[in-house]
Amino acid sequence: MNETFEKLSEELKKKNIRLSHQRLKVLEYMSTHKTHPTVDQIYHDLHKDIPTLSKTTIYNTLNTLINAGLIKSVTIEDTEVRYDSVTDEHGHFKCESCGTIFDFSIDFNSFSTQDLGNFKIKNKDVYFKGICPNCISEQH
Amino acid sequence: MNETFEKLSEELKKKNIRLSHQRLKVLEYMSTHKTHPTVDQIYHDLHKDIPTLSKTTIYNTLNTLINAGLIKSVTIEDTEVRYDSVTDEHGHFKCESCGTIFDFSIDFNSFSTQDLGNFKIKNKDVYFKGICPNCISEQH
DNA sequence: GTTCCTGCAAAAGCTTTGCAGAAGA
DNA sequence: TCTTCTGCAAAGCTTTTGCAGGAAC
Repeated sequence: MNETFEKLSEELKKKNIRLSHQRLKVLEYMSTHKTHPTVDQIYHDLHKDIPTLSKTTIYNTLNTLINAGLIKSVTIEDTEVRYDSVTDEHGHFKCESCGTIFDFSIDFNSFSTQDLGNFKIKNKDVYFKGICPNCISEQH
Repeated sequence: MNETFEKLSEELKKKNIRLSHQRLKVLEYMSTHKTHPTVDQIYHDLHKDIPTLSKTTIYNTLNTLINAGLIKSVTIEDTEVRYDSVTDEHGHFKCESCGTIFDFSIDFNSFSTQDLGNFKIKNKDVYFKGICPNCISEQH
């Protein structure tokens, strides 16, 4: 239980989404694990606490939360979808060595996007890939 | 047949990849359709010319071209993979209304990314979503 | 008591794999 | 001739759907 979790629970109540045990656990997981987990990772971890939990419920819950605007899906690699709590604008960096995804702050207004003068931009995503400092130092 | 297509054919020869009829057609398609097509779109269009063409061959060919570094895969929406000829660095804008993907030039050096000082960055992708000028004017 | 949610099983959709015949070099 | 490619069929995965029982309100 933390501030973010309670904030998210409040949001669910506002939107008339029922606070089931499973949903609260997924929400708690998302608010305490800022690791951009995959469905598999969420399932693996929560299954220990709730043996009857099914992946279907996780898919349902994540889609519900996406529709409610509480989380976002993130696709950097083509083969895996990850999920992210909605926070401030940030970029994603995926380490090709250990697979970890790091957030970094980014000033979206610093882009030079003169080509898009007549476009209505609703969403900006920045994805970087490379090697993180931990893996760089391990290679020495 | 255009300059880009011939350049790409040359690249294949250099890498000892055989110039089969199907591969040349896929290459030609990629070099003349800068629309970031999906596998389905490529299949649909080329099937008219080559009725025996299979999706397996398109998958094989695209993977061969990716390994050769001649094209890239692009994932903006979670549910569809698209393919892009390798060109200069550019951002991708997807129109939520008509689905078209537009390229726009972007100065990757203009990012303020002070958080990533110790990261080795190999790859930068920028994905925007919104409404394109054509669809904006149709809404009036 | 009603409504909505869970979770099993099955379906659906996309991509990869195995392999025999065909085509390229 | 020898190697590699094509394309069918089947397998493999992830995600969605249908639905009966159960939980939330």
